Amino acid sequence: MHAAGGLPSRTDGRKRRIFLFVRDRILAGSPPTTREVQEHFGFRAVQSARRHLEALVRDGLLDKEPGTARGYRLPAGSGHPTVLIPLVGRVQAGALTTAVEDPEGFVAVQSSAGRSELFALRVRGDSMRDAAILPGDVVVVHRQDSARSGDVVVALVEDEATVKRLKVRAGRIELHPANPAFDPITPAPDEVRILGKVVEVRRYLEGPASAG
Amino acid sequence: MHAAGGLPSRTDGRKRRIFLFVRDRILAGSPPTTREVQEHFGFRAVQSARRHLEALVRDGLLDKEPGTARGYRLPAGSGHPTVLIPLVGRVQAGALTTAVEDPEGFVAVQSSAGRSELFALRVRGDSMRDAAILPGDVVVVHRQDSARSGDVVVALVEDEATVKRLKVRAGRIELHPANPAFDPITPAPDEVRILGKVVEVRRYLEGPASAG
DNA sequence: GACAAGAGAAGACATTTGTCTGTCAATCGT
DNA sequence: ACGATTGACAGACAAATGTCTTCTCTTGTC
Repeated sequence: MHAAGGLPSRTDGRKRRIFLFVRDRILAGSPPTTREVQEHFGFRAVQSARRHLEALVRDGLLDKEPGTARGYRLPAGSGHPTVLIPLVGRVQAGALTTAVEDPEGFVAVQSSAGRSELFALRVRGDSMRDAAILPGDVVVVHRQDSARSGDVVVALVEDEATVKRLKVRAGRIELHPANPAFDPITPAPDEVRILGKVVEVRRYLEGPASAG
Repeated sequence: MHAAGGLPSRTDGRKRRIFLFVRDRILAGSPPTTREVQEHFGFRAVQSARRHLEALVRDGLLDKEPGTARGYRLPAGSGHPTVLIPLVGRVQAGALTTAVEDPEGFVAVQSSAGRSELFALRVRGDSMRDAAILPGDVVVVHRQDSARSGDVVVALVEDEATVKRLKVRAGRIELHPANPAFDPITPAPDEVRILGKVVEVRRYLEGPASAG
């Protein structure tokens, strides 16, 4: 089964290599044309490349928009839905939507959530140090205006976004740091807004690779 | 439409909206054609859309490959080159190359390094806890057989891969954990092999998002 | 050997898409 | 008023690209 793992394991190497080539080109920004596949693999006829591509579509490893140039896609369900989401350096009240128009850069994440539901934020301060979230880390956030107790969330308090662990106690929101040097925050209900839930933490030890 | 009163000029924000449209389409998987831009914004001539797109390229907001279909790109620096690298669950002596052929899954990373230079490894044990690397985390590794003192590396010791901080002292390799419960390892030179340097750390707080 | 299936090749055609030239209307500064 | 500039429109051309038909060759099966 060529399912989640995504790779044709039983087939000969060429089909697999073609798939990897197309996949990389899609991720690199633009799917290849039939002739680009042809030339890359040294086929002397377009149709030879086409045959392989059609076979990959038949196997469900690729999707295709017929008739359109560079119409090959990675299938939505099978494999690795990879999306690029905006990395914002700072989030302020109401400014989230506009901030996204001028992101620091883009971060590639694999998620079943849609692209519009996700954004990435660079962490400031070490209030979450003991949760292994350090300053400069990038958190991937799923937009939602509520979360469960225990979730790590991004919340907007006094016009500034902050990453904390959420605790809901007696209907009140508490934002707990993971660092004894900081105290929990218990803002008034109308002074706090949950922007989303942290679903991933990343640290770039070298080469920003995404910091504009 | 000489606008009555204080209406913004009809072109106000249009260029920006066109840019956002193109950017979203690129992020969604395929850059738009000139005619797709034309239709989306209701231009009645292709050239009208084209003018705007050329202006965006002139402004440096977009890059373009002339002559190729769907040739618009996000300029370098937007963190674009995205590659999928194999995620291996366990690395053993000599088995690295073969393990990569049948990985647990793939991880999308943005890096200037080629796909063949990178692999991802799931961390076992909490010997690097104080460096904010926890069990279950995924580290992205750049293959190299040497590293500098202070780098976090993946090393092969006694047929098992381990993540540690490298110290080179008196020509000897020392592997330092970041957890007082563990002791540094100072293997004989022929009993250790550096597999690569950790360039990125990831933690998935929810959802697999990495197995597929 | 006959046959089918599969990969490759050659060439052609159709559509999509990028690009160009010329014209017009509105705006702006002088 | 005048020219320069910009945005838009119309129509066409050319290159890129998807698609099709037909042929050869090999391999495996009966």
